[in-house]
Amino acid sequence: MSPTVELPRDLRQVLDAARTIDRRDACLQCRSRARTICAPVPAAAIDRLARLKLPPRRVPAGDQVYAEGAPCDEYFTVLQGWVALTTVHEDGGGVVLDYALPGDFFGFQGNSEGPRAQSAIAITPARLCPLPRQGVETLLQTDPLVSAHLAHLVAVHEARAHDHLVNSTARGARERVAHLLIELYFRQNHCLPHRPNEIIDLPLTLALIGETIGLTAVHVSRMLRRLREEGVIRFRRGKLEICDPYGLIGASGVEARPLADETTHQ
Amino acid sequence: MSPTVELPRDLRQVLDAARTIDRRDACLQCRSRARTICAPVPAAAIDRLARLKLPPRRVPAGDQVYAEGAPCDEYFTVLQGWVALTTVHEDGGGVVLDYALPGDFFGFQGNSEGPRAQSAIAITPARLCPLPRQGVETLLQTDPLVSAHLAHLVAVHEARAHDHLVNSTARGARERVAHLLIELYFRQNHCLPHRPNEIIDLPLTLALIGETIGLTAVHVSRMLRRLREEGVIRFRRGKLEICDPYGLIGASGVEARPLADETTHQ
DNA sequence: CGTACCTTTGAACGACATCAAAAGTTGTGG
DNA sequence: CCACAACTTTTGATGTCGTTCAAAGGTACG
Repeated sequence: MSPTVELPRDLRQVLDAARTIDRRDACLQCRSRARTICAPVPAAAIDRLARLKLPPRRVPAGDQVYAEGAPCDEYFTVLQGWVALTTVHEDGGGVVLDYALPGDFFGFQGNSEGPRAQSAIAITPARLCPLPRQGVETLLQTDPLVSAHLAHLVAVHEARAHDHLVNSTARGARERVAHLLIELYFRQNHCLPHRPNEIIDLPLTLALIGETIGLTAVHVSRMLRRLREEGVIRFRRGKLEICDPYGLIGASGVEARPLADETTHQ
Repeated sequence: MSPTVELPRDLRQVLDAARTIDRRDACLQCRSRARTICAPVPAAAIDRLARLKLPPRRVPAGDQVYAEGAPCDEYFTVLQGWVALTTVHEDGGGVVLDYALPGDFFGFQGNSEGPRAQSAIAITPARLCPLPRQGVETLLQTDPLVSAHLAHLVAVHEARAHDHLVNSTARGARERVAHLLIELYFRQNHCLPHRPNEIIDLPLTLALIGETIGLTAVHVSRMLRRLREEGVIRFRRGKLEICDPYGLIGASGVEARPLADETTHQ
C-alpha cells in the first residue's frame, strides 16, 4: 500500500501534470495506435484518448478478460498476446467467434448497455489497454473522426465474421484448417505467406482450432497430419512451420483476392 | 423523354425548392426511418439526409442490387421486400450471409474504396432508398451522431453474424432450421412468437434456407417435414404457419435471452 | 398446355463425430 | 533432479448425420 498522506495541492497538480504527460507519451509510442480505435486521432490531439484510458492491464494465459453476460463497461486494445472471443453453446460446447491480436480493438458491442454477448479469454499472457465504455461513448458522440473510423473498424470485423461463416459451412475439414492458418498468418504479417519453411507463432491448442472452425480436436489432429504428410506444414507446440506456402494457400481455397486488411481501409 | 427546354432561373429555383420539400416529406413519413442510418438525425435536420438520397429504386424479384466484386458506390435502406446478401464460394456453391428486411441498412463495408465483398439479391420485389457512398462518407466525417449510430448498427450486424456462426457450426440440422425460422420471425415482429397457429411471410426457397444454414435443400426438406410431423410448423410456398411457438423455440435451442434487437441499442 | 422451377422421397455413400486408450508434454512439489 | 498429476496430442474402431444421386410429384407462369 502506498502512503495515504494528503499531499499539498500544488504538488498534487505537478504530479497530475506529470502523469498526463506520461500517458500521452505512452500513447504516442504505442505500436498498436495505427490499427486500433485511436488511429484517426492526430498525435496533437492524443490527449483526448490518453486522458480516457485506464492503466494497462496484464492478464495471465487462460484468464478471462470478461465473461458472457457480464455488464459491458470497458473496451480494449490488445497491446500484447492473443485473446479469444468465445460463446458457450447451451450443450456445453464452446465456439470461438474470433481472435483479437496485438493492435486489435475488441469488446465493443451494438447494445452497449446490455450484457456481454461473448467471453474474452487470454490464450497467452496478454497486455491490454482498457478504455471505459462511458468515456468512449461520449467521445463517439462528439468526435466524428473517431466514430466514423470505429464504424469502418466494426465493419471489418463483420466481414471477418462472414468470411469465417463461409469457411465453416461451405468447405471441407482440410480446407477449413488450412484457411484458418492462412488467416492467422495474414493477421500477424499483413501479407500472405510466400517464403518456404517460415515459422510463426500459433499459440492455439487443437481444441481451440476445432472450436473455431466447427470440428473436433480429434479431427483437427487428423487434418494437420494430412497436411504434414503432404509436406505443407508442421505444427508443434505453439509454433507453425509453413513448409510450402503456396500449397497451403491452395489447400485453403483462397483465391487471388486476399483477405481484408484492417490497416488498408478508408 | 421530358422536354429539355431551358427554364427561367426563378422558376427552376421554385421547382428545386418544391423537390427538396418533397424529399423531406418522404423522409419524415418514412416508416423505416427509426431503424436505419437516419435514426439519430432529428426531424428538424432531416434535410441533411434528404438532400443526399437518390430516388427510390424498385428491384424485381431475383435481380441483383449489386454484385460481388463491383465497386461500392451506394448504400441502401430497405423500404419494402427482402434482400439476400450472398457470397459465391469458388466451387460454385452460394452462401447466404444475411438477409436485409424492411428498415435494414445494408451495403456498408469497412473498405469502402474496395470492391464489394458480397452480392445483394432481391428475393422478393423490393423498394430501396439508395444513398451515394461519397455523400454518406462525408456526412460520417462531420456528423458524430450519425457515425456513432452507424458504428452501433454495424456492431449489431456483427453480432448477428456471430449468432449465425454459432447456429451453423454448433447445432444439428433440425435446430438450425428452427433457429433460422425464429430469427426471421423475430426480425419481422421484434418479439418471439407466442400465439399458436400464427402465419407469417417467409419468401424463401428451400435452397436459400439451405445456403443460409449450411445444409442442402434436400435435407432442409426433411427437417421441415420432421417439424411438421411434430406439429410445430407448416411451411408452404412463402408462408410459414407456426403451430406450436414454444415447440419451435424449444427446437431451436434459443434460451431465455432473446435475439439482439436492432431497435433497442444505445 | 407445356416448360421451368421447386419440393418431396428413397437408397447408398462419405465425412466427420464419438468412444477409447496410449503416448507425449508441461508444470509442480518433494 | 526426479516423480507425479494434469493436460494435450495421436491413433484406431465404430457409428451417425448429412450429402449425393436419381426420379417422381407439385406449382407457377407464359
